[in-house]
Amino acid sequence: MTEPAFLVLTALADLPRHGYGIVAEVDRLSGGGVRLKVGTLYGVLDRLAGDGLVELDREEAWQGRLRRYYRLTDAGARALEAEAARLAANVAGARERLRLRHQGGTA
Amino acid sequence: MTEPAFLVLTALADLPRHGYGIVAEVDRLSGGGVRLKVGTLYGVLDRLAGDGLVELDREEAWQGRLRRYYRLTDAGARALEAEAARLAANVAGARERLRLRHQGGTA
DNA sequence: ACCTCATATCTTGTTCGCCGATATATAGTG
DNA sequence: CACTATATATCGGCGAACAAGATATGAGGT
Repeated sequence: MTEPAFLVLTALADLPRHGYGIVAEVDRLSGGGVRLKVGTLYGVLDRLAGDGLVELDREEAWQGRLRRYYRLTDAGARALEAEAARLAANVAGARERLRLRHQGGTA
Repeated sequence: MTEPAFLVLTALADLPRHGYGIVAEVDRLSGGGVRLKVGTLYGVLDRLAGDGLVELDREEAWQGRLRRYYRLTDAGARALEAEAARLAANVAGARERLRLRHQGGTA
């Protein structure tokens, strides 16, 4: 799973959001570090929908503009958990080795 | 930073290794889940060397074959730590939101 | 009234990095 | 002597991210 896909799933984990809302949410939860581009978003969204990890929740008309809300599926939640576990293992591995470096490397 | 780059830095964190050794190490520390391809490795290695995150440690002749050992630089260690912190934040964010979903989503 | 801006979805072209395959070289094994 | 394993390196294809722009509408300023 790519990082943008991971962040989109995360943004949808608590409640359904529409495209612009997802972008804003990713911006927020990364502390402004990751600016998801709209060109990236819709490609990711299509792929995730194709894999059944997200699905269309509802469409709302709000001030004349259509808002298309997406929702995380149960499969999406499971995929997000699995990916989180994988990343956590990578992080733990890296930190473990960095500790070994400080012991043996600079000695 | 891409995931292969992260894994290469991790594999080099404790001690210098040569190309094949890096592949084998990534294989090991991912539990066999990630098979780093040689075609990927050298591209990643060149990029990391260009960024000053790894450097050539030494060249050894071993049973007639040349072994080129790479070493993590201090900048590389710092970059690996920073990336680990970033990933850890992503993981924490995802898990936090998944918890919120279990509270409000399926209720 | 009109023009611009913010919101919002979607498309298109370019770039970048991963992957699979291939090339080269040597030592050990059948 | 051919085949396999170790080892480094390159090339073409492909998929994904990115930047930018097209489209549409309501709000706000002049």
